[in-house]
Amino acid sequence: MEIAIQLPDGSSMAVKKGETVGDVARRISNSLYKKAVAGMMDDKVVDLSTEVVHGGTVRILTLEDQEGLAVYRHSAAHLLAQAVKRLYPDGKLGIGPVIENGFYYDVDLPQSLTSADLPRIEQAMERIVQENHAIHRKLVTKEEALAIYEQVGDPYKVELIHELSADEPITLYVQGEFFDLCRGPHLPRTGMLKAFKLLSVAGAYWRGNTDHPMLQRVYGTIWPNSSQLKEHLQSLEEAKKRDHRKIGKEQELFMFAEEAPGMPFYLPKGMALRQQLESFVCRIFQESGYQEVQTPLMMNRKLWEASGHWEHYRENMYETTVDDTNFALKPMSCPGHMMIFKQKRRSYRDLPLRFAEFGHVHRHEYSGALQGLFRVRAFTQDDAHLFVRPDQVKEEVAQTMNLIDRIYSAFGFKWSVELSTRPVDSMGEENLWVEAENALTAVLRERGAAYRINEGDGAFYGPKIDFHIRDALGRSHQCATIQLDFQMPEKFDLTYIGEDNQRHRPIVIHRAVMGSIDRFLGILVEHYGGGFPLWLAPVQVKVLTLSDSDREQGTLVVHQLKAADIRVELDARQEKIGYKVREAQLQQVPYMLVIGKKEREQNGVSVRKRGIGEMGIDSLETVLSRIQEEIKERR
RNA sequence: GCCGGUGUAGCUCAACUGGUAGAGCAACUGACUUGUAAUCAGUAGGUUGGGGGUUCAAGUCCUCUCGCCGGCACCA
Repeated sequence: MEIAIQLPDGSSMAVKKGETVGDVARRISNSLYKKAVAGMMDDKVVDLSTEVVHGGTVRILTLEDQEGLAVYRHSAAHLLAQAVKRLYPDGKLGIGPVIENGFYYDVDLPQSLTSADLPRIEQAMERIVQENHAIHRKLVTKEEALAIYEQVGDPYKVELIHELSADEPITLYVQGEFFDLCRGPHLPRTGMLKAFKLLSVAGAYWRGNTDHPMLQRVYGTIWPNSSQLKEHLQSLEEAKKRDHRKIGKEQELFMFAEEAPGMPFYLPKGMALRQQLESFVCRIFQESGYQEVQTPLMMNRKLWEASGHWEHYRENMYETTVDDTNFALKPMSCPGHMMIFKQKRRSYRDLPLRFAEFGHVHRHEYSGALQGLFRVRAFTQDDAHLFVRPDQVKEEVAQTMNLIDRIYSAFGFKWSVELSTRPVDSMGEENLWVEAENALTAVLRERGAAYRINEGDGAFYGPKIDFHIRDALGRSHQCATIQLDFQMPEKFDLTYIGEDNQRHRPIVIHRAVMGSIDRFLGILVEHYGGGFPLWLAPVQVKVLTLSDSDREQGTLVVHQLKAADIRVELDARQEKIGYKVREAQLQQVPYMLVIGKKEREQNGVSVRKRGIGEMGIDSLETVLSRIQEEIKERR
């Protein structure tokens, strides 16, 4: 009996009973068969050894397919587990999934691993690859699976099996002496695994739960060939070179100190950069109808009780007692803005009201969570609250999305959005939540924006849209957020007088564009690798003199540039020009202006531009206007 | 917070199984007066993150603690 299947190119093939997906590959072509790692029957990824039992589409997966690469990486996780088992026979296995660019395996060992142990594990992995074991799929019953793992003494697997439903097939994948509970699919042989490297070990709670024991997670990466592996390792190196903590130190942008863990100190250059950033967005906020305000850093505990922060956010708040009164440092600016709204009676004609604040907030993050400027305990939010009538929600959310887009595109960031819905620990009526979630969904739909949904990831007071930007290295960062809030107006009893002369409840929209300015700055450092565009550069121009006799002229040029609001430094040290150039180059200063005898005689400056090199002599006026043009256009 | 690693001069790093801290760069001084990614010479600089302990002797071993790094968990 023959079964007719469809191939991706539209043709059909007659398959005999008992033939496998691998056989299909072989019949298509020998070269495809050699590259095949798994197959796809209809929408399901399957082993090459899977028999074709019914019609439908069959596609052969190679390492060029995302699904094929995932199978390959999953098999690499098993390879890792087998190697660990060989070296540490008493080890217990947790889980070993595929992740972006690689895989990991969680193991429970009597001793702890360090990165020094990784080469040994890698060697054991190599050996297993060379042994080229066939990888078999073995179907077992739940009872059999339990019996096997109870006998081996692997409590984690036993726990997993218990949770599997009895009617779903349970499979083990066997390679040589090793087997693992796994849904699969996998490669046909261990010999097909190439170009891998173990990267790190770290602790990880069993199933992500802090009440569970902590296992050791070994991370690895694997690629179809060694050049792709090399490329990936190089991009990890590149990321390390661009680390904002490293560049921040080298360029003297900011620092941290033991006396204030997680709280950045801005050095003069970092502050210059930050001011540029702030004034850039501040201008746009003003143009967009925002009014800037400022609210106190520290307020009475009663206010935080009223806002709900005391109940929902207290463990992250810094508290203090002054004159027998409890105060807390603000972790957010919203309550202060609510008070400003209440400062006087508001009319429906006043809405929307948009209050913006670069609010310095403190949040007590876990010590282990701190990470340079990316995760800090004190930071400035570019926070704003829009007080709107119900009929204005959609328009305001849409406007805010435009605003965010305008700011992000100045840095060349592409963005995507996620909609986060009601979390477990939330405040307010169910119907208000539904209404709010529907409003946000409607805006996203009307805009035609593709978005992902994060179930239960909203703020405690309302659902939100989060924006993710992609930096120059392709990494994603969550920055902007738009959050609807029906609770805060209730808590603070906010009202406006409507057309009908009755009191109405406004809706609050919380929004941030950069989110944390500090973190955004860190992202920019890595995005640009420290080579900031001229308009942002802490030092825009460095004037370099050739000898002592040029000092006077150098000083004059610096004054003229300063008068034109250019951030300029003079290097008139008694050093060779090559030395000065090198230093400015390492600092990634956009423009160097060299002044020597020749330039003085011609009443000009020699221009050296970052990324281009020497550009010859020009008059200062010409150079300055070029620089000003470049700043204006934010190139 | 948890697991592991780590902390030596301003920076980057060295110091074999415990034997009493060193280099380059930076800084300072002097010479050189320089033509586009490092001129030469000299000087100074450290209770080895902090406390306690073991030892004849601790940067090195133990312990507590703080910071940092990698993850996990957390993340309004």
